Formats: sequence, C-alpha cells, structure tokens
Amino acid sequence: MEVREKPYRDRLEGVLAPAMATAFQRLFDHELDASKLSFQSTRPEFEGDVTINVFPFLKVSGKGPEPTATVLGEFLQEHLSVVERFNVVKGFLNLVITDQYWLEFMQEAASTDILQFPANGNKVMVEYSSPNTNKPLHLGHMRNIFLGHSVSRILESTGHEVIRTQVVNDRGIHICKSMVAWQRFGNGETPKSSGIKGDKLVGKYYVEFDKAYKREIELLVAKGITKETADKEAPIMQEAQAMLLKWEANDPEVRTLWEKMNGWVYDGFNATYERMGVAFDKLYYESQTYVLGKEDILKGLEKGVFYKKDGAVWVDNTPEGLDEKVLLRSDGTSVYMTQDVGTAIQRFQEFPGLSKLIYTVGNEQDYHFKVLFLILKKLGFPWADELHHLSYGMVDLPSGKMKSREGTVVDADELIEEVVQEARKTGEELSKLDDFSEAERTELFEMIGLAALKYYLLKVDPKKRMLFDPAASIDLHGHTGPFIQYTYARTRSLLRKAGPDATNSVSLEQGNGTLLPEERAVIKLLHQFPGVLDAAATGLDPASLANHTYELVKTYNGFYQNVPVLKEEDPAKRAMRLTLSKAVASSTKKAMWCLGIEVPERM
RNA sequence: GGUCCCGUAGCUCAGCUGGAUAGAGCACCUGCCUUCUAAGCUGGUGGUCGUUGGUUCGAAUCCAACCGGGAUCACCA
Repeated sequence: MEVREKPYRDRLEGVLAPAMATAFQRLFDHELDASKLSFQSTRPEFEGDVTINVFPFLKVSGKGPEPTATVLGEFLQEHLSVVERFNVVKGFLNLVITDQYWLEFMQEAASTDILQFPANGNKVMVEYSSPNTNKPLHLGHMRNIFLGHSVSRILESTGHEVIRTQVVNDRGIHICKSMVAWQRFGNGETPKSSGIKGDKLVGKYYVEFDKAYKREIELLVAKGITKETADKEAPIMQEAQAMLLKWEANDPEVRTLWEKMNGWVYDGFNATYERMGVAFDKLYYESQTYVLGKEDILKGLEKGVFYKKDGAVWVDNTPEGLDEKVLLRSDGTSVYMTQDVGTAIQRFQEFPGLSKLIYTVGNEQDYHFKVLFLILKKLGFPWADELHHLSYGMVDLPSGKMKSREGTVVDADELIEEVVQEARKTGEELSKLDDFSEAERTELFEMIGLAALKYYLLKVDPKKRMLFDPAASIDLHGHTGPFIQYTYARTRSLLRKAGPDATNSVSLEQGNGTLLPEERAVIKLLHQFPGVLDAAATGLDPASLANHTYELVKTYNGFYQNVPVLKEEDPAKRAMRLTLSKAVASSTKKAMWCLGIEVPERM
C-alpha cells in the first residue's frame, strides 16, 4: 500500500490502513484493495471510536462477516498499540482506541496549531467581490465576499500563498447612467455636501436615471411612438450612450467626472469592506482590462483554434457538448468573453508560478466559465486545468428573488447595522458587561453581529441556492456564529481563572478507562478537524468547516455543563480538562479565523 | 427545445467517495441558574429522504425515466 499523500487527512487512518494491508497479506494472502477500505466514526450506540466495514472483503477472506471482522480485529489489537480492544457487530469492526492516544493528541492540539499546515509552495489567486460601481453592495455581494474571503483563509491555513483580488467593473453604460443623472439632477451634490456615503449617492443617481428614463418613455409612447422605439430614443438614454462613446474617446470632461464619481464609490466600498473585515492584495479595473484578449484571440485564429464566419471570430465548442460562441464581433470589437480570456493570460504572466486561479462568481455564470476555461485550454495554456469557478447559489428573500430594479435588494451596510444593533440589544439585556467601557462594548457588539451574519451565510453549502431569513440571520442562539463565540469565551474564562500554569501538570500516564465519554467525544472531534480543513480546502467549501466547528463547540458545551473543570479536586484531571479546553479554544479560534470571524475573550 | 443545478421534519439546513435505528437549528411541549458565563444544558413531539423503476449483501447517497422548482443557451455585460 502506498504512503498516504495527505498526512493531515486522518492520522489514525494513517496507522490503521497500513496495518490492514499487512493483515490482508498475512491472514488472507491477498493485496488489500485500498479503495474498498473505509473508516467511519463509530456510532454512539456502540462501543468504539473507529469502525471498519468488512462487507467488501468477504470474498477475499472466504469467511462470513463476523469471523472476518474478528480475525482482523485480533490482528490489529495484537500489532497496534493504539488499539485497546475491539468488538464486532455484524460486518462492523469497532475499534476502541487507547486513552493514551487521545490524550497525546489532545496535548498536541493544545500546544500547537493543528489547523495550520506547512507551506507547500503553491501560489493561488482568489478573485471575489467584483462589484459594479453604480450601486452599493448588497446581500448577494455579501455571500460572495464572505465566501471568497473564507476560501482565501482556508487555503492559507492549508499552506498556500494566496493573492486576493477583485475586478472592479468601473466602466460601461451603467456608470454613465449615474453620471448623466447626476449632471441633470445633482446640483453639484457630493458625499460631503449631502452627508450621504459615496456609493449610496452614486446609487441614488442610478435610480434617478431609471425614473427619468421611464418618464421619458411614457411621454414618447403617449405621442404614439412604439415602446421599442421609445426605449432607444429616450433622450436621457441617448445621452448616456453618447457619454460612453466620449468616455471611450478619452474625453477629458467625461473622464474627470467619471473619476470623481468612481472615487466616491470606492470610498463607500472601502468603508463597507473595512467593517466587514475583508481586504484585497491586488485590484483590477475593467477600464484597464477590457482591451485585453483581442490579440490572444487573433493568435488563436492564426493557429486554427478559432474560425471566421460573417466577419466575426468564433470558437466551436460543439464537440464538447457546448455551443459556438463569438469572440470578436465582425467590427473587430471585443465581447465580455474576450477580456476574460485576456485577463486570465495577463494574470499568469504577472504572477509567475501561480498555480491556481479561483473565480468566486454566482452560478448564473456557470456556462460562461465552462466556455472560458475551455477556450484557454484550446489555446494551449498548461494552467487551464488549474482554473476554478467557485460557483455559489443565489440568495433568495422570503418575498422571492432579489431584484435591484424593484428595490427588493438588502443593502449591505444596513444589514450589518441591523445585526450589530441586535447584538447590542441582547448584550445589554444580559448585563454581563458592567465593567466594559462603551468603546469595548461597541467593539464586542460589532464582533458578535458580524459573526451572526457571516456564519449565517457561510454555513450553507456554497453551491446551493439559499434563503435569507432576516430573523434567523440576526439570531444569536442555536446553530449560529455567536453561539460559537460564546463557547470560546467560556473556555477563555476557565483558562483565565485557572492561571497560566494550570495545564502544565497534565499527565499522559493515566490508566486507560479514565477518559470520560464527554471528554473523549470532544477530543475525537478535534482529531477530525485537520481532515475537515483539508477537505474544505480541496472542495473550496467553508460550510463543512463551519459545521464541524459548530459540532465541536456543541459537544464541548455538553462536557462543560456535565463535567467539573475548575472545581475538580484531582489535580491531574483538572489539568487535563483545562488542556482540553485550551485545545478547543485555539482550534475554535483558528477555525473561525478561517471563516473570517473574530472571537471575543468575554461576552 | 438543448445543457446544467436543486427537491431530506411545519420552516431553514447537515448527511451524499453506497453501510448499523436518517441528524442539527428554529418553532412547539418539558425540566435545570445559592455551584466554572443559562447567548447554555436535559427530555419530548415531528420523516413515504419528490415519484417510479434499476444496480447490490445493502441506496437519502449510484444509474434511468418522470414530476416540481431554478439557472443558462446574444456579434449583452
């Protein structure tokens, strides 16, 4: 059997699997088919820690389920010191792992960061957020941003070097609309003069544009012009289109206004990002990247990867089960796909050694990315296989889909303020914070509110469409971020009271059978944590990490409620339980860091 | 119409490389604060895992068809 490539997957399996291979040689004179070997946690109603299912091996053993499991169990018990004893139920071999093993692992988890893997030399770029500059960030962006940010952290924890990036969609007809409306109706209003946050102000004029546009269409239709014609001929729309042309022609006046209004938006975005606790290492602006890709497409045309039809350049993806797609219009201009091709190429040139590029973009663009990756593969770039679309589902509201046109979007700033206020309300009611200064309270409530929101959005499988329930998102009880924070604060409280040396006298020499079920359950979840992190990194899935963290702290709460720690008189047991609390504290803190969530010392 | 995704408790979600009696949270009912933080813990109610077939020792999990919901398929971005 080969050495496992992923030592973090599960350490026990790393010991058990080779022993199983040896057992197969000796007992059955057969190679073990490792793909059929599966380990699972023993169900709580049976005795044991790890369960091996022997059904797949009955042909090889030539025996029934029970005898097969029994001989394997005897072999493992005899050859592995970590196997204390075993029992067999039907085809299930339940192994009891020694307390010694669990205690040693606990000690390690308390003294080292089990959720930090060594650097592996891989450089990964993660793109997320990527907003338009004509309106403020909303709930949809929040899922995107928290996801991308969390994935970045998870990748860092598993040893990758991460470059966080966003493409700011700063050009195009949408921003021209805001600009035209501001010119017409703004009377020189600025964020400073109005006290309105920059992105909100520009968003306001985007809405003003739409209103004026609709009025003009109505007027034209009233004059007997068809709706279709009116859509095109409304003066304000023509003005916006003229402005876009001027922008492209580098008209100084338009460019100045554009820079001014985009500047307002960036100030607004940055304030929101800062409150969210996210940041980027590298920004791309579409005003600079939209010209990219044209030459790459032409090169592809020369190589015969693409073809010309009616003056336009096409790619034929029908052999791959997709469609044909235009890459350059017959007038030679680019489409959206063109610049995405060019941008990807540029990034790999700019960052030599970049091994992976992850796009955090909604699943409505699944097809787009399929085509993009395929085109880059056809162009022969070896890194084309390392492109990933982190595709996430839309966020629905109880009232249905979010639509910016219909004003049903949930504004990011408002939502954050709401959850923070809710945290404040609850926090003040519980009145545990009498000695906190106002500044400390504010910081704490900010932390708790954001935890509620981030955890709420991250605990659901990213791939799935999810429902945003406002009441549930500000809930601080149950399966929530604040619940996890609360448990962390409990562990910190214990450790503070115990003093700095409290965990020093922990003894690993305790006899087997002394570990309580509550203690063992917590340690086992800690033991699984590195494997969960590894899987989360591989699957770009913060939800699995979020759910495991919840399971851990929930189990710890059961321990806390039923087993004395500080009040335990036996110094060895007391030290052990404090060490366990320390391990839970540090792992929980790190896991929450991976989710982009901070944890408080007290709450 | 083609392609892709999703249907699990009243609601929101886990579980899905096939394994033992399908799990949480919310909601509802029930106990536990003179004791380490009750933002907690305990017990209970609640399921044809969309439907039907197939694969097999074994299917919520894999395959097919169907039903229901969504996305996407522009010389748009």
